[in-house]
Order: sequence, then C-alpha cells, then structure tokens
Amino acid sequence: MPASAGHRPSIHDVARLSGVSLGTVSNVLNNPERVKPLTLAKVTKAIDELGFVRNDAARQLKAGRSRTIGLIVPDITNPFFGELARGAEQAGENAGYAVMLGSTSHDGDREGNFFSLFEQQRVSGIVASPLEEVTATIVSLRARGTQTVMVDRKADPTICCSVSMDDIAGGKLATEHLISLGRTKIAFVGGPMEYQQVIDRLAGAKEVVRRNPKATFRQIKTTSLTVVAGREVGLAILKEAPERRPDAIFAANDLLALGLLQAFMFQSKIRVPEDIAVIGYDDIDFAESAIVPLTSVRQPAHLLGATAVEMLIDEAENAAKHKHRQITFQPELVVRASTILKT
Amino acid sequence: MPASAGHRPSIHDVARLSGVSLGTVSNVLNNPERVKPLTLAKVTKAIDELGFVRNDAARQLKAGRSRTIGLIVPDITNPFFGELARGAEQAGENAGYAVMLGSTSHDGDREGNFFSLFEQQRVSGIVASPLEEVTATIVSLRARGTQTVMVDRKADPTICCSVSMDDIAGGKLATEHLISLGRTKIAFVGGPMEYQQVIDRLAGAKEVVRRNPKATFRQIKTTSLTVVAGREVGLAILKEAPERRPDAIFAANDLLALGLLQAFMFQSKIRVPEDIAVIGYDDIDFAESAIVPLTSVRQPAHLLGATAVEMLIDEAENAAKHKHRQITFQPELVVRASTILKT
DNA sequence: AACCTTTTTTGAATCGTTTCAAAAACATAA
DNA sequence: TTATGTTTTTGAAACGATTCAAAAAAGGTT
Repeated sequence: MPASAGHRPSIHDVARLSGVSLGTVSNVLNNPERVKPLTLAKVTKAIDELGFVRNDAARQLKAGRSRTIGLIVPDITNPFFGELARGAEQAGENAGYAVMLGSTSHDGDREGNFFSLFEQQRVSGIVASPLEEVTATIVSLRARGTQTVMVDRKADPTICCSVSMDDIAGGKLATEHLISLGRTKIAFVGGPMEYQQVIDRLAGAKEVVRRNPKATFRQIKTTSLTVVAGREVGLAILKEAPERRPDAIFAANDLLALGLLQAFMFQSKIRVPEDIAVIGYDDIDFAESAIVPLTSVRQPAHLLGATAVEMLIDEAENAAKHKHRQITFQPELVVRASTILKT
Repeated sequence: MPASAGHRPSIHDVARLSGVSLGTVSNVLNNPERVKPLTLAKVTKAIDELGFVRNDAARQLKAGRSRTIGLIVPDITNPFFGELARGAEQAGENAGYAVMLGSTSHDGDREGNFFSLFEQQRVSGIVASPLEEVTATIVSLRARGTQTVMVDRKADPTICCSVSMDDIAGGKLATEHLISLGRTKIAFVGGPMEYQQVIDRLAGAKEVVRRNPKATFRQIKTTSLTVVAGREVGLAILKEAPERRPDAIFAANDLLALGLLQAFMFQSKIRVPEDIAVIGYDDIDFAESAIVPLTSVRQPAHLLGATAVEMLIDEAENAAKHKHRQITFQPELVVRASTILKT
C-alpha cells in the first residue's frame, strides 16, 4: 500500500516497520552482501510495502557528488548533435552514469545557465560543445572542482581534455574535392563567424584556394547554421546573374547545404551539380536521402560524444593519474550526387 | 581566490568570512530584499571571494522537490522528438524550470531506468512519450507523489494529463489523399506493432480502404521506425515483380519514408510518384528537402512538448485545483512532390 | 529618555541519506 | 564452559541548505 501523498516514506520509516536500525536499511540498499538473508528479506518487504524510493538529494548531499554527467550542446534538433548525444549517453550508461542533456538553442545566456545549473547539481562533470570561447568559464569551474571536457572543439591541454575534429583538414578536403572537379568559382557559405568550427573550415578552404591560382573565392556569411539560413542564401544566389554565380559551394554544415538545395530546386532554375556543385559538412543521415544526395565531410558524431564522456569519467575516477589529452579525429570525404554527375 | 579542490565552500564559510549568521547568507541568496544593502554587499563579496556555489542537493533535500522536469523520449536523433524536446525546454524555461532529457533509444529497460532516476531525483514531474503501455508505472509513480504527463500518447484522464495527436485521423488523412489520387494498391509500412501511434495510423488507413471497394490493402511490418528499416523494405519491394508492387505507400513516419525513397532512387528503378506515391508522417524539416520532396502528415512537435510541460507545471503548482485534461491535436496534410506530379 | 514600531539578524532544528567505530550476536575450538 | 574470531547490527554524527520564532538593532514620537 503506497504512502499517502502527504509524506514520502524515508529510510526511517522502513527501519521502523522492519524493526531494524537505520544503518541496516542503508546496508540493504548499498551493501546487501553484508546483511543476513533473513534481515534482507524483512527489509525488502518493508520497502515494497511502503513504496520507498531513495532520495537522491540526500544521498548526493552526503556523497558530495552524483553519478550524473551534464552535456551541453548548441542545438539538439541538429542530427549531428543528436547522434553525439546518443554516443555520450551510451558511454555514460556503460560506466553507470546518467547523462543530462542541455540544449542551448545557440543562446549564450542559456548556455551559461546550464553550466551553472550543472555545477549546482554537483554533477560528476560537464561535457560541452560551447558556442564561442569559454576558457574563462572552464577555468573557474575547474578551480571550484567541476571537471569539464570540450567536445567538437579544441581545448588547451593544460586546461582540460578535448575531443575535436580537424576542421581545417575538413575544409581542405571539401575544397580540394571541388577543385579536382574542375570548379573554379568557389563559394563558402557559413556563419556566424564566432564559431570556431566555421572559422577553421573556412581557413582550410581558403588555403586550398590560395594554392590554386585559377580558383576564385567568395564568402557568404549566414547568421545561423540552419536549413532556413541555407535556403535564404540559395534564393539570393538564384537572383544573381548566372555568370556571377559560383560553380561550387562549400556549405559549413549539411543543414545549410540542404537549404541551398531546396532553393536551387525551386522551379528547377539551377541544376545540381551541373550548374553548381554543393558539398556539405557532418554527413548527417539525411544527407544521403536529400533531394540530390549530398556530398559531405563525414564526422563520427557518435564517437565524439562517447569519447568525450569516457575521458570525463577517467578524470572523475582517476583524478590523481589523469592527464589531459587533446584528441583530434580526421574527417572523411563522402562523395555523392551533389558534386558528381551520374555516369 | 577559489577554494582548493579539496573543500568546496559552503554557506558556513561564507557566513564566517563575512561575519554574519547562516540565516543572513541564506536570505542574501533567497530574499535579498530583506537584507540591509551594506550587509548584502559584504556577503556578496565573500561569495565571490570564496567562489561559493549553492549545493542543489542540500537545497532540494530541505525543499522536498526540485525545479526540474524530466522528459523521456524514445529517440532523440529523430527530429520529431528533437523538436518536441525543444518545445518542452522552452516552456520549462518560461516558468523557471530546467528540463532534463532522457533518450531511451527505444529500449524498455532504459525507459524504466529514466523513470526511476527521475523519481529518485525528486523532479517536479515527468513528461514521457513511452514506448508501450505504462499505465501501471504511471499509477504507482503518482501514488508515491511524482506527477506525470503523457506526450504523443493518449492517457486515461482519470489517471493523468496527456497531449497527443489524433493518429487515426492522420492515418485517414494520408490514405484518403492516396486514394483521391486514383491509387488503389495501398501499402502501409511501419512497426513495431506495439507502438500505439503505429496501431492508430494503421487503423485509420484500414478504415478508409474498407470504405473504398476498389482499393486493396497490404501491410508491411518493420522492426523500427528508422531510415535503415525503410531502406530495407524499399529494397525488398524493388525485388518484387512490378505488377505485384503497390502503387502507393503510406509510411508510419518520415524516416521510414526517406529510407523507401533512397531505395527506390537506387538505380532509378522505381519512379516516385509515377510508379509509387509515397507519403510519410511527422513532417520533419528534412521531408521538404528530401530526394523527392515528401508529402507528409504534419504534427506540431514543438507545441506538443510545450503543452505537455505547461500542463505538468500547472499540476505541480496548483495541485488542489488541477484537473487532468486529455488534449488531442489534429494533424494536417502537407502535399509535396512524392505524391503529386509537377504540373 | 522612555516607549513603541518596524526592519534586520540570529541560530537551532530540520530534511534523508551514508559512514564507521563500537557493540552484539553467532560460530568454532579448546 | 570459556576464549577467540567472524559476521551482523547499531546509532550518533555528518553533509549543506532553509526555516522561523525570537532577539537585536534601527527609526520615530512624545
């Protein structure tokens, strides 16, 4: 019979009902092997009868920390981060940690709120893919005792661990591919320019263009990395005179690229890849089933999330021996119809 | 100067450093208007110097509950649930609650773990889109004092609030559309058949077919609602003799539909919509930019999430006056190229 | 200066666990 | 039966915030 709504049964109630002491109930919960089978049965029965559920707040208060990890991502509706979150959750689960997800919707205030919420909750640590520079936040968090790992963003290894992608290499990969197809009027679409990922992908692209005298380069800034932003850029390009248009576009992520494709397909004014080749970034699942299957630069989102959580747990559990590491994965080109004509 | 890693400053340390009592520090934190400005300044200074951060576990322990809401969804990488989660978060934020997200990856055990994790954390309430029937879980959770709201699934209003979609109507909408196009060999692709959403969409489809003597119906079961599962079904259909194939497919969600499209486009063996018309369900953002822009049944995911959280907060804050409600939204047909030939 | 009101501050008690030294119960051997 | 070792059980003392009745301080009036 469950307790009335007024009062939730505590370990005291369980102790009283089963006629043992507090410590024994606690042992039933945490070290059952130390308890005589008969006692264990009595206590278990009382727990069931009362509908007792451990109060995690009290437990944490005593323990000083919880087996919970905070994950902060900029936008959970972006499948790249969805996959990353799933990787993080799986790695957490394997080690007996729960992952709490905070999605900031690209809002700096919200990001700050999550950092402080997680700190107040005394999570075991925070894995974050922050919007912009957050070294100061990280340093003070760590000084106060909350471990942090950066994901999808490089961090100074004297400060904390990080798992990131080599975005400069990815930018080169994409641009080299476009140039190898004979394209010369290259455009980079992306933004805002505060995001390190965008900066690096652009830098990689620029370097490749610089080494190819025939190629021209143009940068189109966006205010976000969304399908809508991509569509707007696409519609703007549609309005340009055909000779002004680029013949190849490197979009800073797949969502932008999908938006571009949508605009170009609109009334079939621009053919992809004949008129303009389009390459995206991330290789989300939807790239393959896009209106024109999208060439993209693949990032192992699941692996990023899982690795970050593993590093965090390593630090939490072996604080003494732990050494910060800066892991960088290499991206991989996935060629599809948006850059190559069917043979 | 932040405290050394060994000891996190508590409200006691702040009291000592600023030369006031415990109660005053607590007032600075919770009722600053009651504190003399001079005192407030002293205490605030001490807080900064020590790097004091409130311990939420202790606060909750005293308060009995936290301003946190647990959200349980089957798969965060599905953009439908991504959007739903975002709606939930926004509604929570507006009322000063944080939303903790748990994604179960369609795993019943994991779902159970999240329910009990959230209960142990004494969240203000749980919003869940459970995989299967969970009335028993809900009833006992509520009996022990944890409020619950079902989202994207109808619940008995004598038990708890729910916000769901009329999936039978959605199934009818989709099927009527296909039949109105003159298609007669209708196939329903979806599964597992334990999901109420799938059952209802199928029921709606069957009813419409029954009313149209010319139409034939066929059901193809899948083990999950993913792009991969859709692709497999698509490849199987590719292998069938053309006269055996359906001329219209209603997929239980957009991911399945996108998988079907991928398979059909493979070597261009089946044209969409000429040979087979395809309609999905959810109208995720990617439906519009699919290889063939996908006709779909739109669900207001954001609204579902936000409404569920609002109902939960209403129950948490006005327990006395609260009445359970069963809100059902009507889906909406969005026609695109996968069912209608361009004119 | 005495008295009354209002504003601030105080600090012990409390929330529900876990911990751990000490006590009790039990088992075994002499 | 006693001595000795082992297994179980006990319960007071934390953990760190909030609460609230009571005390103290400040302000106003005669």
